[in-house]
Amino acid sequence: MSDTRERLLVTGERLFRTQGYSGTGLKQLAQEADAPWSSMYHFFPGGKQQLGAEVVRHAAERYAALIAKAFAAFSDPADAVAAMFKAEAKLLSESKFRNGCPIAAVTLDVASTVEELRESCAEAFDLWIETIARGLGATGLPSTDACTLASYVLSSLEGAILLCRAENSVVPIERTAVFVVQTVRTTLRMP
Amino acid sequence: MSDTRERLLVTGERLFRTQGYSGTGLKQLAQEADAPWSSMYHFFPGGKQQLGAEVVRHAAERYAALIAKAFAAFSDPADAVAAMFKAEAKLLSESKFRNGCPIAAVTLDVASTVEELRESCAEAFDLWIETIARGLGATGLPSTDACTLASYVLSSLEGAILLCRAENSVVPIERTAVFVVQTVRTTLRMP
DNA sequence: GTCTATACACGGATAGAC
DNA sequence: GTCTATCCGTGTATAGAC
Repeated sequence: MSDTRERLLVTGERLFRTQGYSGTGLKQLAQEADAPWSSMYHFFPGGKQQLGAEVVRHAAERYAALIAKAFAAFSDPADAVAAMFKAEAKLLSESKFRNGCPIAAVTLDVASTVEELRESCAEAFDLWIETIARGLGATGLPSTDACTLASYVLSSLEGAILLCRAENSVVPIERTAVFVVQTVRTTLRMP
Repeated sequence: MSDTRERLLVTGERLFRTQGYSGTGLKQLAQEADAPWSSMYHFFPGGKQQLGAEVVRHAAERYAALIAKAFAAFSDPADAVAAMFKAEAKLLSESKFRNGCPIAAVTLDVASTVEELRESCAEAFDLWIETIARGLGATGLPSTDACTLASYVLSSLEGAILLCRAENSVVPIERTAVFVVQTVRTTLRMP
């Protein structure tokens, strides 16, 4: 795997998070990745769409690994969920609320116009839901219920990130975390 | 208030919802609004930023009125929240998942780069939270708690809309609704 | 794999007549 | 308020030499 190619993907993720997909130009992307302009279409002959799809996949896997790690670190899944929200709050405030979710950004920009990218985003969210569900199901919750609960957790997290970016504040995510963690806790205790 | 100007705002809202802010061109916007190109800078001398900010304000008020109406229609605030989610699910499926939230789209595209627009988005979300909180507080919940709960409800709703648009399915919002309504119900009953 | 150059459409924004 | 025309930068994408 080429180094330059990897840098393009990482830089793409970073720029999509702060500027969205449509707001990010390929020339700017190549420049910030210290990659020659020619490498753009060398590695991604399918153009911006292909790059976008691969950025989405790349980011999806990176975050899925983080989620899995969070659940592995706690015996109580509810604690892991709390840790997820806390970690995200830290990412937000440390980046001055620039670093949102790259998948969310791509979704809102092109889900309705570029089917290929919409599918990539759906797969990314599915992977995360699956990963969260696996963590939630560790204590015996039936996998259907775990999936439903995981979908709710992810929705709330994504929405909270959105509000935080608009408000330039971690308050929304902290408030949402309290309710979500509580819900997870009670759902796990009485199925 | 000019008719043309109004059409530009409404069309802007529609296009932002499906294509995002950066993905929407002013020429396309004017064309789809059946407005002459010259009217663009006649009504919005501040250019795209001004138009964007006014679209955000315009949309914010429209939705706030809908939210207030939902709460007025139910004696139990939890039922109103359920109705909000259901109405949004309908909007999504009837538009084939094209009609997301315009504020969310603007936020993810430019919250980190255009401070003026970020503030407009924050004000829009604040207005919605305030409106929801008023509805939740109708039965006696202290206003601080109502605000916190409202922020959680909005986060969850926004995140669920996002997932639905990626998945082309109402399943995420329906699942999220169940948990959120339940949380609202129990929170209202035992403060 | 990388370089330089370029094609061509569209982006936002203006000018000046009517 | 509207019309037509236009400026200039940037957008994506390509070509062909090295």
